[in-house]
Amino acid sequence: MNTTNQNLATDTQGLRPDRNRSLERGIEILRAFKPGADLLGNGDLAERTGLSRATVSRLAQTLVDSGMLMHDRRRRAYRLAAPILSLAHAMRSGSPVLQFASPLMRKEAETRKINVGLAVADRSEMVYLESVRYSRRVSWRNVVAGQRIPMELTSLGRAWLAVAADAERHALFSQFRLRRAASWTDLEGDIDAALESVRQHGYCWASWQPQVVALATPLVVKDHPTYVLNMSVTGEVASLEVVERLCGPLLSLAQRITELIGNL
Amino acid sequence: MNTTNQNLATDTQGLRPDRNRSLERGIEILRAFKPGADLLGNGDLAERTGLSRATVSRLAQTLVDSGMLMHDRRRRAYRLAAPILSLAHAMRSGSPVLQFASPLMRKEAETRKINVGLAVADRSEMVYLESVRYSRRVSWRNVVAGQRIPMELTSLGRAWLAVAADAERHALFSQFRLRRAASWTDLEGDIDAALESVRQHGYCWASWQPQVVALATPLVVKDHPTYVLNMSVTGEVASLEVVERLCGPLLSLAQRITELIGNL
DNA sequence: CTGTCGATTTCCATTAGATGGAAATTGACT
DNA sequence: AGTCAATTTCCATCTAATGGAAATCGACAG
Repeated sequence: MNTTNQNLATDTQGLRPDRNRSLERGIEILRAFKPGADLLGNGDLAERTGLSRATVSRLAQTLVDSGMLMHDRRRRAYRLAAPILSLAHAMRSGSPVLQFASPLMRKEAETRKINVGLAVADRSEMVYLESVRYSRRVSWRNVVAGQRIPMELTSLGRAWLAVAADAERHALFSQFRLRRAASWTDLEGDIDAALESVRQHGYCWASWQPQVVALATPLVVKDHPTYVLNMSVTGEVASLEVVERLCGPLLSLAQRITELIGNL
Repeated sequence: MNTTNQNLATDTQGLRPDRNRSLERGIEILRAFKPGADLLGNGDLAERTGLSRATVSRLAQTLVDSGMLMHDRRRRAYRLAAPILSLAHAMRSGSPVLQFASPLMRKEAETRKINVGLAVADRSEMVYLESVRYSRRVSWRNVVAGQRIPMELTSLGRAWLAVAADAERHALFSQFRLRRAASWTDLEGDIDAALESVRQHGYCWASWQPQVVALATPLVVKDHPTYVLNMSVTGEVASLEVVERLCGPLLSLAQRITELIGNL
């Protein structure tokens, strides 16, 4: 009859066809929880997600009913609940990449007495899918799978940036520029050098945490997300020496895993 | 002015105040993924969740945009994505119970050369928060945290049922009766015996998996969910002997953890 | 035991946007 | 190229999500 609002979303901005706003917001609430922010009240959540307090109250309620959050009544705040672990368990046990990469990584870690990690990008951070730590100690207290590390400071992140789509890389750079305003000039130089290194030699290295030297290389396979493989050592050693020693093995393991991903 | 529909939800059934339906449904989609069902298309999801295909398509889309799912275009299906692992990581590193119970469990497992586990209930299954396997082998391939096991068949589940609210226990029994129609008569006897054992002695035992004997005891603390602690051994050993040997240590460790939970 | 204060939850009118059936599209297989 | 199953998009309908304001709750002080 009338000029039906053909696409309500379009006029706001070039917004994607239909996504579900409530679900999106609910997920953002879950994402607000991270190490160091494990106990969040409605107020905190509203602040962190930018949602109204009323909305947060209802969505959080729903997440509790669905089992994803638990409410700590004494502290008037929420925590992530156990079923989250089930999802992670399902994710890991169903990931073919993890299934075959894990043993290869473990073997390499043991042979060379190094740490070997595999990660993917999520927003402006990298997420470890697996990280095999070589260590005499019962270091598996740090269950690193799922750990998030900054993209702009690490070899892992920079290796990913090097092969990211231009648009995405530029968008991320804008974020970094804001976050690291103070040190941006130096940082940008470091990042550019790393990207160049990836393009020329296939890998880059960085020493983000003190005493740790890490190399990383991106794994690009058509129709798959870009994975990043890294190797690192902890200790006194000289960076260049480590890089010399590990770049060969890194690229070679990367090659093998890339092929395996290729055959799905 | 008019008789405003004071509570639209109420007339459908005694439905909870406001929960968000879209979010609820989105979470159900995530929950449809489990070991053995790791690659699900819109069709599978629609079937498993009871949602219309159009709705599933949109919600799944949203979950992809939010990073919780990835789309495998070649197989026209979804998988759980890496950020799920981040949530799990945040959950574990933020759980005070896990933080102090883990070392105690580990110590006990090593001292007595047994497996020690801690779980909570989720719907009609138990979810391991942690399970310390005593084993010479690198058995940590089976990352058991997050693993789900049936409630009605296991010592863990029965220990939980023994202290559950009557209404909840009855509701679950109805489900079991349907699922296990064939073997229900025998099963109900076993369960009742286990519940009685928990009430009398504080623990119960079962041998759900062949060659494994497990004991479990519930940890009830006011204002906290009920946790369940278990100990188990694998091998040839006679059940009763194992039970004799482990019931003391089990109850004593349970006691210690209960106190720690009590002081939050 | 009662009063104050900050935070959370509920209420309510508004209307955005979620929904399901049907049509269109996609892509795999013959 | 042609068929078929599955997925995505379209569209009118109208459910149910939203934010502001008021009510409620809980902790702490007097």
